[in-house]
Amino acid sequence: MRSRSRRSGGRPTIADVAKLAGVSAISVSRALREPGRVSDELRRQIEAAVESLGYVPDPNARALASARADVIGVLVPSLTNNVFADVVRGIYDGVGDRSFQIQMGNTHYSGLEEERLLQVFLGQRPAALIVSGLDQTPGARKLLEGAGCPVVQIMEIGDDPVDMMLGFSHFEGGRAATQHMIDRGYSKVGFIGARMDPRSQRRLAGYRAAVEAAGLYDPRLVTTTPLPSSVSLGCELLREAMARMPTLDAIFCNNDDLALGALFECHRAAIDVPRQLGICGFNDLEMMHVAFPSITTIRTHRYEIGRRAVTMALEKLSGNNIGPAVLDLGFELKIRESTAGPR
Amino acid sequence: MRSRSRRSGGRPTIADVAKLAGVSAISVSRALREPGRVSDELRRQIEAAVESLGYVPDPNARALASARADVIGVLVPSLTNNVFADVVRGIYDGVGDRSFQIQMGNTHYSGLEEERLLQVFLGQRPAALIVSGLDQTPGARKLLEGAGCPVVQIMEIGDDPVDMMLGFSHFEGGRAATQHMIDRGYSKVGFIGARMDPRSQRRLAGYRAAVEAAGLYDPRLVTTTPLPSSVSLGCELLREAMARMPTLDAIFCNNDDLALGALFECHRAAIDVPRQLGICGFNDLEMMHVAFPSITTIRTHRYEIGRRAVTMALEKLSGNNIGPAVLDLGFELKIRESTAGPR
DNA sequence: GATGAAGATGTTAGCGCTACCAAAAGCCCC
DNA sequence: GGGGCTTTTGGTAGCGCTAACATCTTCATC
Repeated sequence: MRSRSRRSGGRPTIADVAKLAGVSAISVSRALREPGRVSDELRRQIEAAVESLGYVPDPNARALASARADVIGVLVPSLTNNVFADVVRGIYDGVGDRSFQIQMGNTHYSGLEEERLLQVFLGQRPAALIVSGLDQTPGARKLLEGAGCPVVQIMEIGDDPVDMMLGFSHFEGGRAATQHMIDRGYSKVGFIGARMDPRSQRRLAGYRAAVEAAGLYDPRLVTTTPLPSSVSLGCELLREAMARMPTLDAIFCNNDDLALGALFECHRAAIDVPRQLGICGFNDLEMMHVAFPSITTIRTHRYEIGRRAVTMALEKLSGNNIGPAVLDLGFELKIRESTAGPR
Repeated sequence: MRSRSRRSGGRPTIADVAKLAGVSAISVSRALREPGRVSDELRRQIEAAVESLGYVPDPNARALASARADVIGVLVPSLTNNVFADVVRGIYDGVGDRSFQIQMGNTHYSGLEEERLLQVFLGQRPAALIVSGLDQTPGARKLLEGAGCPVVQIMEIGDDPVDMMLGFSHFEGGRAATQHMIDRGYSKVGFIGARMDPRSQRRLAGYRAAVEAAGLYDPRLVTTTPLPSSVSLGCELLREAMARMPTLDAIFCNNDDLALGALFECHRAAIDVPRQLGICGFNDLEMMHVAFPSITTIRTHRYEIGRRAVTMALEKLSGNNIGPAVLDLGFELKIRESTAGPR
């Protein structure tokens, strides 16, 4: 055998570092993982050796030996959706410069796909799992319960967390948005929604609760489609909603993409927003406050959800088990020009 | 020792499968990785055993033993940017159901951060690397050249690929957009740009080439900022550009976010688009064709770039080294209402 | 100064898998 | 029926690291 192993391509190993520093391999391992547990003297020697060899630990060998990978598995239903883009950014920032890797999986809004990905992820014994929503299949739920690592369900809150939950009430968000428009004097408040996933369904339920409480409910007010959401779909759905109910005077859009599409459609059809039609979105994407007119929406704390999901998981991992299992980050109704009230 | 190992948490290993199927471990390994190399008989037995035990191979052990992880490292400058969201989606789809994992890194437009992440990624001996742009630091370039795996530089093209390149010419894109507006009769064509990364610089260079060729260049036409791009920044930059050069009659926006902001600003300031001001964006985000007026832009094939980057890398990995090292996917000028011409 | 607790460092034995080589089995041809 | 070929299967020895335990040192306490 050559001085370097047959396969590693000449990269230095922990044994090389140990030899150079004149210590044992396990001391190098310890000095790198738990610097506080070795003497200053030893640590300095080892750091110098690491530096001079350009040693980088092999995460695979580490994971194999310790039966625990420094990987955080994340399952989101969509990578396209702006909403999840913010969550993902928060997750990356939450990790910061800790040496965890993010293992992202796209479930495409499918429970079965989620279950399959979970199986794959668990194969690596991740340090933590972050999953979206609370409507896992029974199989997925069982996998999560037996995962043996912190699990954070994000974006929603409910009574029955697998482990931890971090999000807000979509029902209340939908209700608050709708109630606001009713309070402003709109009386035919419609709903448009695309890709009616469970969270969208709950927003719709919140809408309906508000409209019914005001005695304004009419099934013709609701227009939905299973198609994925987009701005252009917002245009189409608004046309459809108006055709179905020409007296519509306000619309709660299931998300901001649809709201923006609705706004463009109004411009195109010369419908005065907010006099002829009030528009309210959901999520508060950055563009909403500069649109013309600016669009009322429910601000959700997506970045914060991502960031804190990681923090919570890592905290639990390190044993500081503080804080509640279910954390409601709430939402804010951002009132803007698009719901100033009917004529 | 118990029947199961001390640390694996009771999960079945390849040895368990081998015992159940009455074959050797190496045969199980082969049956799973290269089904064609074992007999049908053997494969069937092994598949049955895998199924009945619910065996999932340990990717870490596999990576350690084979000195090659089934990981594709991807470095993008931003996770927020819609542009990269599409690329990332393409990458995930390009992988499809092959058992590769995506290891994403966010360089935050920093060469040093890119170099650091590269170091970390190489620690895993990835199967392939996908990096953005062609302006790596010398250190990063050296790392890429010694990576020992396929490397794809995406989003841009140039003469000097590390290995493979896949993208389009930002210079030509900028020039085509600008030339189009000049051809339409606009004579004071400005430029607004945010976060002037190398690709933005090249679009600006393309803009400038077109404007200079037409004898229309004036330094007051160009407004840029190092701030990250956003829709609201588009509003501000347009205000600034108009203040600096009130006779401006068209604007090439470095990307679609800025273009949308510029459009909103025009609505707010009652500037007629396209009569008083022509607007052209870059990228063709989904909303551009439904905006009011619809916005002319340069369509770039971002999803396709992501998808094919993976395909190219995996093809090279499997030895079918076909196709050129540098592939230009081009762009399309999508002419819409916002550049119909001055009054 | 004996005692033992706490801290620092080392030795050993794998983690679960695959590269490498060897051996056995089947096949073709004369 | 034997030599050379390919195809199929298995044994062995690690990959680079860390858990568990062992050993050695230090130092407070009586």
